[in-house]
Amino acid sequence: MPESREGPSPRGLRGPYAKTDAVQTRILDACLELFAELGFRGTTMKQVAARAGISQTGLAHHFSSKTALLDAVLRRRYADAAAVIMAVPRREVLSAQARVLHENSTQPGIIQLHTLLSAEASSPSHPAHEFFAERLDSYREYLTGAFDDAKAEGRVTTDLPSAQLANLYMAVQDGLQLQWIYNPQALDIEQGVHAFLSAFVDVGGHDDVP
Amino acid sequence: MPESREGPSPRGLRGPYAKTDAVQTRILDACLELFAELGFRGTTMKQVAARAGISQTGLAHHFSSKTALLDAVLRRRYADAAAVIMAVPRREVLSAQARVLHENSTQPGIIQLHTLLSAEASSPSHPAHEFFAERLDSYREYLTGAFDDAKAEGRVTTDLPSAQLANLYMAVQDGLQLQWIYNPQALDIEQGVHAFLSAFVDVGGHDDVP
DNA sequence: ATTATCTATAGATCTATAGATAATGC
DNA sequence: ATTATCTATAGATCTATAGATAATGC
Repeated sequence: MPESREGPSPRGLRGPYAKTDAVQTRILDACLELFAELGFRGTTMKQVAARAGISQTGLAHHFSSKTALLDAVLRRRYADAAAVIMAVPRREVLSAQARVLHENSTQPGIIQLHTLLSAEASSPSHPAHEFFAERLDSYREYLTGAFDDAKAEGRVTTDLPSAQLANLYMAVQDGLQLQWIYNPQALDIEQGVHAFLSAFVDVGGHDDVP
Repeated sequence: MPESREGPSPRGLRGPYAKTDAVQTRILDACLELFAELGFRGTTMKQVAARAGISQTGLAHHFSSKTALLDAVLRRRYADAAAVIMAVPRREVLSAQARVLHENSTQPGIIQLHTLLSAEASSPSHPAHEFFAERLDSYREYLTGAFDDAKAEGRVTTDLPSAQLANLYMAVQDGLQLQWIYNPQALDIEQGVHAFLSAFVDVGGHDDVP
């Protein structure tokens, strides 16, 4: 199984060559672009191979199926995203979301990939369905905890339960991203998310005034 | 062009038979289900024909291409949706949205269709891109006007501009629908939309207390 | 010797069309 | 006579595999 390379040889095998990493990165970059534009179901292995500048069998050597590609793209993308979130101090997590989304909007395809795949994978027959279902659940749980923290500090200015605030906050993020794809000039994701949050939570002014 | 039948003969032609309407409805129902689950790009004419209980050439007789099917599905679906909205008194438009979404959630596939197609069509190469782009713009304009009205009546309890309120409101609607597809038990769309709106606008209690 | 990559090809699926048969309506 | 529908089929595309060649690393 070439697509799961965990360091070198388990039993005297040689392991991937030095170039392998670069080739697979090139493949996954191409794949991300295509998934972001055409979705998983709308993308073919032939297109991925062509955009990565490799033959179809060359592609199959590294990723034996389209599902293997999807797994790799999701793992790489959301591992990065989770690392960014975890690096933020707990108290600033809620307000940091807006900045993270803004950073995503500067990298081509990231927002499109998330928006299209999360919609496509809402069908239970989609290979990434479980991935996104679990991600939604854990994200809801995480945000609910963050709103609970803010309530404990007396920073929440509404009676809505934390779980509902979490759902609305996730909805605003996903919904604004969709609108932004259609018309990046019509709205500012970072500002919109911040405006929503400010209506319910006192987030302070720690990034404008020193 | 059989798929655009505007009444009878323009020049002595006979026009569609009595059964035609029922057959085309059956086809569009099957098509809606498939688009809702697999998206436009993930659906094939063969699948549509099979689910509608007709041969592929029988399908081609009524709808000459997949794009013609998409146009017909969108026209039928969103003509209904627009009619429902227009029937609501102007003052109650904002609060009526929640109820409309709830009604949609009782018809299988409607929410899935909207969520998946609007995400898929965010790519400019998608045949429904213009449709959804224009729908988003006109919906934003419409809601902005409704929020302006509410402001004029002194019912708005925030300083946010109406256009931003409109964007957030649309985002909440689309975002909650996505979450609802993944887990209908985890949230109540109607309640969530109402909770959001109540935080910014005094919508009164005209449907609970007589 | 192993990994990486290619060309060639087979089988399945999708799209599109030709041509024939059945049903409907004037 | 027109509309509706079918079977049959051709061409294109996608997936998957076999087998050969080239590059890399011990």
